[in-house]
This record gives sequence, structure tokens and C-alpha cells, in this order.
Amino acid sequence: MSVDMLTKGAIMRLATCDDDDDLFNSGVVLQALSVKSINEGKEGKQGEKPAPKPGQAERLRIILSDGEWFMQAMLATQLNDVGIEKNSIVRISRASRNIVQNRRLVIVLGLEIVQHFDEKLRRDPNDEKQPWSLPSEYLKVKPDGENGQSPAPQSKPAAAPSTSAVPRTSTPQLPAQPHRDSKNTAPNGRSIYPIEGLSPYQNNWTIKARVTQKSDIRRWSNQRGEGRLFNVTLMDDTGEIRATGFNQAVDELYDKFEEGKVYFVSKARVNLAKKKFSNVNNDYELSLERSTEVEPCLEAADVPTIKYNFVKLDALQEVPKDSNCDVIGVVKEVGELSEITTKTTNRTMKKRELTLVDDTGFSVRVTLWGNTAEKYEEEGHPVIAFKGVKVGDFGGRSLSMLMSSMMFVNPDTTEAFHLRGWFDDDGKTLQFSSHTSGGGGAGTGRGFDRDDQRTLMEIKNANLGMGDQPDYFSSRATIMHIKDNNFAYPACRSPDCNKKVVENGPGEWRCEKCNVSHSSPDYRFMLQLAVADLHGQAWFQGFNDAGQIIFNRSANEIMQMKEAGDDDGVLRAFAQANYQAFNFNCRAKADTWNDETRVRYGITKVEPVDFVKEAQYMRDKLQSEWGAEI
DNA sequence: CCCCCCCC
Repeated sequence: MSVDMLTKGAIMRLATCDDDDDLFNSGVVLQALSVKSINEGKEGKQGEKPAPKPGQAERLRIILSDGEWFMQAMLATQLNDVGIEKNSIVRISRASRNIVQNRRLVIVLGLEIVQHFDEKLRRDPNDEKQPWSLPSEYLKVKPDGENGQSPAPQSKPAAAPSTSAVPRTSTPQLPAQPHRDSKNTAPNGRSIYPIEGLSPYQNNWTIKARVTQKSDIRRWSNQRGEGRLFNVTLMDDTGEIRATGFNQAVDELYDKFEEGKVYFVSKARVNLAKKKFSNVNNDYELSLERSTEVEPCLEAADVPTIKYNFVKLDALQEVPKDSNCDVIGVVKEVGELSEITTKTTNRTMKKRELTLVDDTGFSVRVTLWGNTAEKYEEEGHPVIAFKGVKVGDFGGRSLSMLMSSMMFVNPDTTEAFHLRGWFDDDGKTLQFSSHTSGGGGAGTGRGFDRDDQRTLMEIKNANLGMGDQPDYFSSRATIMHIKDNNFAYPACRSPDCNKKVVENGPGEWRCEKCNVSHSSPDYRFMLQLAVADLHGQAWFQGFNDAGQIIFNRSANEIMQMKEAGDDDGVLRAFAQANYQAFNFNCRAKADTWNDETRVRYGITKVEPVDFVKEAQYMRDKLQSEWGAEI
């Protein structure tokens, strides 16, 4: 392989012929003489790869050569990861030609690596057949529209090739119009522009896109002012982009957009997207102005309905926390509708958890919020596709819907049909693994997981709780001892306070946090339990919820006995709690106190062993394939 | 010009 494989004349055509789609039919093979981030110049340091601005994808500027001429081009950011390097030979399948400040700018939209650099491709610096920089006259656009009347390069020495580099006559049409067939013509006569080609350097575009998501109208108010806004996500077969309309644009456009329908959109402003606020896969977003044109499109079969990039459930471990992904799975369990109160804003949120499984044998919990949670009423085990759900690390991996997420029940996709068949044939009887950190452990938040319980020895051997994140596990253990000093503390009676109160005088229990005094405290359990199973022992911490189940009475009742001098009663209460077996769900987390680090096991849920359930479980286990094997 | 997306 050598530079001979490069497509001679391609640079000239790329630079000067706006409508030259034939150029790509057989593939254009070029060499990247340089690959640099556009930030590089500003950073100044040579050879050091500059970090892109936070939340901003890196954008690469490449120099492309056909062996005769070279020119600069930009790489669409979705190609950042194709692995292009200095001197790589690449095949370009698509590029958009744009005009920026009367100069042509080529953005490469489709590219594959043909060959990475090797020594055979290194040029002899004395070789006269070096490619030459395309004279800037070729790249200039004359304001009167006389484009493409490119002058012959004057300054090029005779040693350079000349005949094959003569440019084709180009059409004097501006701006670049990637697709020119009638199907792709907007009502305003302009050609349809692909979403992935949109950039702030581009005006006069029209996109043809489906609304995949439309928000409610939101109000905001902050120091800078207040107003109303809405978002839509627009999608075509090349990509997606988020569009936002403020105030007047809300009145003008909100009702025009309908989720699922296709529109021609033009004359919106293209801004850099603040990536941390959006999971839409685009560096840019649209600002819908009053002058923005939105026309419904009826012939829209060519615009895809939705583009998924499904992650299999076993691969969620590889997806970073807080990023977004698409998943599809069968609903194995549906949680009850419940309500949580947020810590920061004290708002109540309705939520519901689904357990999703797929044919990798993994399960994951997905949280639905608000209306979606409330209105969920699917029966049985539907297949559900989620687009843009947030990845959390609760219980190893968890998923949570965002405002921008989408949920599709029983979608018409091959993945859905495949999973339907798989679940009905095999999946429904299988056991699933959840993503757990620290090498073992249980589903949490739900009930005790009989299939995923750990022995106390395993918990210690697996070093659960030693990582940065807490680990959660299920264990069945017997209480061997309950510390009887400080088993309860006097707590504030204000709702949701539970802080410790101090007795300032008779009938005066003061809470520093609430700044009130109560005539009596509300005693709450604070337990240190020595527990054991067949393989080991551990100390578990339990608070009020756990204490009430373990003692089967409140801390106040025991404190009353104590204060009344009924020592026998207190002893009996402790004796009854001891030597019982419980199913524990715990949270393991290391903490350091007095320079000593140790793992604390906090009880998140405790339930008495249900012997009827346990007997049924064992019977079913023996009748299962597992039983047949032994 | 928003940007909250929450809990165990």
C-alpha cells in the first residue's frame, strides 16, 4: 500500500464542487496528514493533547491529502472514536460542504480507516512529490455567486502533478446541498439538510425530522429573569438534536409540534449544546425563534421512528455511572406505586420500580417517576424499550428515567420479538443475576433475596464495604447478643426529625435542631447486634425500624419498664429477641474512627424467617432443574 | 434565557 492508492483529484473536487455526490460513490481514499483538536492552537503546547472543555466533545481538524493537494477539514464529532491518526489512510463516504465567512469548509461525516500509518507510508522529505496546499483561491467564495470559477494554481512548481488536478466545473449554488432529489426538497424549495451536518457555521438549512420527544411547557424563574420554555427532540436518519423554544416561541410553536410526527424545520439558531444538561447525542442544539419555520411533513416514511442503541443488561457494568443508555428487556416484576420525599427540595415524587430482564441472564431495576409511574398499568410481562435512561450504581447498576427518557411498551422491533419468544420459552423460569458491586450481594430495596444470600464469612472474604461505594447484601443470621446499654436514645417528636433531645429539666426535652422542647422524648432503637450463622459472626447496626421488628415492641415500651424499675421485664424483652433467626438486608460501608477503619453493616431491612415460605422454597428448589442434578 | 430528573 502506498500513497498511489489515494484518489487523485479528490481534494480539488471536495473543495470546489458543492453538488458532487458521485465523488463518494466509489469511495474517496485520502491520507490524513495531520489530526489535531481545534482547541490545540489555544493551548499552545505542542504535542500535548489538550483536554476538551468540560462537557464539550473534542472536535478534530484534519488535513486531508490526495497525494497532489491537501486541504483542511473538520471531522464530525461522532467520528472522534474511529481512531484516525496522523498519516492514516482513510476512505471518506460522506462529507458536507459549507460556507463559513465566504470560505469553504468541509465537514467529514462518514469515514473509515483503510490503513494506519506504517513506515512504508513515510515520505522521503526530499521527494518532490509532496502534496501541495490547495491555494486559498479555491476555497474562497465570491460574494456575487460566481463560485467554482477557480483559478488554476499559479504558484505550483512544475514538479507537481498538474493535469489530473484540474477541477470539474462546479455548480454555483450555495450553500452546500447534500441531497438534491425531489423527495428531499422542502416546501420552501430548499434541500433537506442532515441533522448531523448542522453547525453554527451553517445557515439556510432545512431539516426534515421527527419529533421523538416533546416536553410540557415549563416555567422558570431565577436571578436573570423568568419565563416559559419547552423542548423537543428532533431526529432524522443521520442523528438527533434538541430544540428549545422560549416565551413567544412557546406561543408560536408549542401546539404545532406533535410527538411522533415529522416536520420541516428551518431558520432556527444553532448553538453549542451544554452537554451536561442533555443526553441528546449532538454537540449542538437549536434555539427556536419567532421567525423559525415549522411545517408538517406528510410523506415521512423515510424518517426513522426511533434509533436505539441497546445495551445488553450484562454489559451495564461497562456503562459509566450517570451516563445515559438505551435498554430493552422483559418486565419480570412490577413494584408498587410509592412516594419519596427529596432531601434537598422536600418535594414528593411518585415512583415505581420495574425489574427488567434479558437473555443475558441479568436483571436490572428501572425507576419510573411521576406520571409514568402512576399510569403504568401493564399486565403480565411486556417487553419494554427505554431510550436515554440514566445509569446509576445502586445495587451495582440501576436505571432511572429522566424527563428526556422514552419508554415503549412492546415496540415493533426485532429485539422485542426476539425477547418475547425467549421469555415465553425459557426466560420466565430462569433465575437472574443482578449487578452487584464488591463481588457478591443482593438485590436491595426489595425484599430479602433468598437466591442471593451470603454467609457472614463470604461477606468478610469478599471485602464488602471496602470500596468507595457501599455494598448491599442479604444474609440469614441468628442474633446471639444485643448490647443492652444505649440500645435506645431519646429522640425529637417533631415529624421526620428523630434528632437526639437533651433533658433540660423535668418534662423539658429540648431539640437543638427544631428549637422546641417536648414534655417527653420518643425513644428510638439504636442497636448493636452480634449475629452468627454456620460460617461466621458479625456485628450489625440496627435503627428504629429494625428494632421494632426484632423486639416486636417499641423502644418506648422497654424504656418505660426500665424507668419503672421493671428490670425483669427488660431482661425478658432482650431474652425474647435473642437467638432468633432473621433475614437481613444490610449496607456494608467502611468508616474510620480514631484512626481505625472498619466495615459497618447497617441493617436496611429485617424480617423474621417465614418457615412456611422457606419450606415451599425448598420444595420448589428440589423440583427444579437444580434439584434434578443432585 | 432552562438544565430539576430526586429515594433506598
